Amino acid sequence: MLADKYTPQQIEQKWYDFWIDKNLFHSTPDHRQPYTIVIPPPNVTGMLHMGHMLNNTLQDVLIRRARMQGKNACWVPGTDHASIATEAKVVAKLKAEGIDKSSLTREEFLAHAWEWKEKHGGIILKQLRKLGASCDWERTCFTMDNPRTEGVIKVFCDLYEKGKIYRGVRMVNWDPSAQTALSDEEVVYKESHGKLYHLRYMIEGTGDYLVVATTRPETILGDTALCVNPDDERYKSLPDGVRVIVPLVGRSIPVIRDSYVDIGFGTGALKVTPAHDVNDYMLGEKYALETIDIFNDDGTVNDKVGLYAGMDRFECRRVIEKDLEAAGLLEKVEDYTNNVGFSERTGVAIEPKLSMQWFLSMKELAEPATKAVMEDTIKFVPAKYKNTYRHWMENIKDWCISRQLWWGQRIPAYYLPKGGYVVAETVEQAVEKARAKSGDQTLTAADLRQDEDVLDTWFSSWLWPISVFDGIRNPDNEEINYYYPTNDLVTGPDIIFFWVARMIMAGYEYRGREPFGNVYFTGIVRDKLGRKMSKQLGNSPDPLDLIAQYGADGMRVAMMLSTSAGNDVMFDEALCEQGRNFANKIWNAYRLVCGWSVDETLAQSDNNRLSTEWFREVMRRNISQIDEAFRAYRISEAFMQIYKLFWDDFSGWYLEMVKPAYQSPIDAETMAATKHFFDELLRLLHPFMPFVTEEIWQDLAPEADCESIVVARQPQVVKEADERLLARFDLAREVISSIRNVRKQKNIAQKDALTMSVITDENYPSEYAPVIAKLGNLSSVDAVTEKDASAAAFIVKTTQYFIPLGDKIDREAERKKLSADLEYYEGFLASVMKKLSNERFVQSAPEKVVANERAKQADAEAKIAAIKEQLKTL
RNA sequence: GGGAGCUUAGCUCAGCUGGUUCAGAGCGUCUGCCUUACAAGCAGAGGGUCGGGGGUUCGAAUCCCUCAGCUCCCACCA
Repeated sequence: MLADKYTPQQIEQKWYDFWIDKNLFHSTPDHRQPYTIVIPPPNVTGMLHMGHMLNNTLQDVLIRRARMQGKNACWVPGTDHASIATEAKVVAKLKAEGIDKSSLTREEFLAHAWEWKEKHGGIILKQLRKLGASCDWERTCFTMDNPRTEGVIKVFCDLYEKGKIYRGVRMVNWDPSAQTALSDEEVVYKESHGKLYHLRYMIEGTGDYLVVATTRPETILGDTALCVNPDDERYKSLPDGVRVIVPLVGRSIPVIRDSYVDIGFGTGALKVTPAHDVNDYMLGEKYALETIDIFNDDGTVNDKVGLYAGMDRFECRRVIEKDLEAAGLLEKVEDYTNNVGFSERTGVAIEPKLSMQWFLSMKELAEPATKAVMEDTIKFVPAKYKNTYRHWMENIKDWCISRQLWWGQRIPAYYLPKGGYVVAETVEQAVEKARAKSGDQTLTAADLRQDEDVLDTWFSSWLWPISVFDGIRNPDNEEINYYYPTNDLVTGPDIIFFWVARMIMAGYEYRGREPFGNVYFTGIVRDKLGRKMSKQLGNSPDPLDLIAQYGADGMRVAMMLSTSAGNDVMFDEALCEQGRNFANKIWNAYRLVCGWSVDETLAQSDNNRLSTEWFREVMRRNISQIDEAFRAYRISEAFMQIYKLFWDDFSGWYLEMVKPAYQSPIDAETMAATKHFFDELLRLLHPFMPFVTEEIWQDLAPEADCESIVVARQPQVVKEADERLLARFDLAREVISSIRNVRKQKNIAQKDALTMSVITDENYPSEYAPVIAKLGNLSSVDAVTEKDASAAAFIVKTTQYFIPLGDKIDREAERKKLSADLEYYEGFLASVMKKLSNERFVQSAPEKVVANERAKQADAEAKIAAIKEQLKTL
């Protein structure tokens, strides 16, 4: 027997422990059909936020439902080492302790980092348990644990052997704070307010000058040319080979002509700094210009030029402005807004910088991956992301995979003492290769120097669906063969390029097929004002607080109520309350049923037989609608279907229909049917609300053939719902509502019994008379042929009903109401007739539609006749 | 600059290839009820000319054009 009051705090932990104790979430390959999800691994040192709640609630709903469909459900959890984010956190922590990263060796730093990881790592996975996530915890992986790391190294070597990985000097996005290169995807562009400086470049040998507009005057230190458009009239008169003097620096540089320059921008003259601008770099390559790198790795000015050495780039900009002005070389300064790239992780402005990096060439990898999505081998939900995906894939650029960090997988390239390098999975193999390459058989590991860089985090996460089943190291093992490809991936569209696209590429490269069948994209969780949730705004509630307050079930319902695939989620705490209320509703419905005493000798009444027959059909109809919603990944719609089924049809109607009178018993057959319905409803609800359903189910079905609802079967439709029966009942339902309306209008309490008479016709649901009598609290229902002038009357479809009220009847009000109805139906009939008298409509509309209109006409005519008759009586 | 999408009730949204009174759902609001499962509840009610304009059609929330507003993605002109 359940407690009187629903308190999620008292039941949730108990059942999670029970599930773990019974090992219900663990999966091993067997004869059943597998259903697999790999979790998007959260940052190992991260904390749970609302986005995780949404994402993981959805995954849990999918996995629990699959498990209850008899599939071998496997949800693999894990965390991501998040190299740049984690390293930044460790650096900050050390700094707070007075330790500078640069004072540590790589080994010392890594020791600190691992210590940090052990301490804070995996908290987030513990938090997921509070949500009820049914992950197979025995399978927990980490992108930097040994099996995963070995896989990453193997893949690197393999791609290198295939010629897809190369090393080279390129213009990369440099993060001067983390002091590492970033991939294009890790740069976010933001509009920022700056200035446009107009600088004077003196023309060599004359007193004349050219004016150049730039947003970054400090980069003049690296200027190696000036560029104008060959079609620009203003500069046509400049002699060929003319040179100008870089302001302050005094260097003489050539003026080149290239159509790249936009005549309309600024003065039409562009300063070219090949070392610090992507486009300038391109010009530098084209015209073989000198490249002068003027910054240190930390964004301070180096001593190449001899000016401003050691000064920070932004400080330098301020100082140089003053110096230019003092030298009379600053024409003017105006306000200017432009887009500046910032590091996604550290937030500092990106410095385009030439450096030696490792790249993965993407074109070939992209081909099968593009095809898979475009041909729906991998289905995107919602499909609109297919376009985004294709556009990116068709314009894909090589992936800069090296990072100048320590926390991550170190690149397995080894440099030989006399130049050159080898790539090998282990040091031993590297020595062998080095000996072969150099011909020097005396080389040992000590002679080789391993590359200092580590790999981009995504270079390990792109293997995730394969590596969690050890499918990289052991490509033919039982697990990978069984679980791969996985079924559904649930993630945000913000990492479609970072992660989703690359997993698809890795899937085809290393398994020859797609890593998952469906990708469900969730939206961003926003507050109810539509603002993105963020720490700065303080508008992000702590999910654990919400769970403590409303229960995990309430929280999960809140997520289901606010989500639809791909759309942003407007989160409102009121939704948690709604979820909690729903759980309470379920709880109390069960308490009601529990309280009934069964009389084995009692025969089932007509009322109860009709009620159970009706609800059986309701279940059938709803189950197939729920199935349909799930198939289309309309998960919140599926939930809403169940929500209404339980609250309205089951609690509001069915239970009221079969509920015995106070302290009276119920017959055994109806009780059994009711419990059966309850059982099925709990199973339908369980994927969404695992805790409250388990609590009740354990009490309801102690003799069930399985030990937990977690592994009970989802109800299935074996027979189509009887739509005719359901339609007939709807008529009865409408009669009951009408009776309630009469009571309300006349202020008659439900407990005062009434009588009713009916002029029966084919739309009178006579079979449901007992139900109508019970819920309407009617002492009698009589079939009559004569109207009752002294009664409150109403019409359902075409049937006239009368409730005698003696002198309580207000004829004038009744007449008014009927007249209004009459007017409406006459208008309606007129519009139908207008259509039907339109020859073109009758000719061109499909037969079915025309027939429908005719049916509407007949209904309306019958209805109007009924109303007119009632009016006559008054 | 290029692309995608959105605009339906006070709020959040559903309405698939035009046709069942198609103008809906949940929440909120209003009214009446503490009726012995549940006031975290029950019974009712009100609420939108489907962003504006035009067109196609027998028929448009749904298809086309146009205007306005919003969002996102990509590129990045110094």
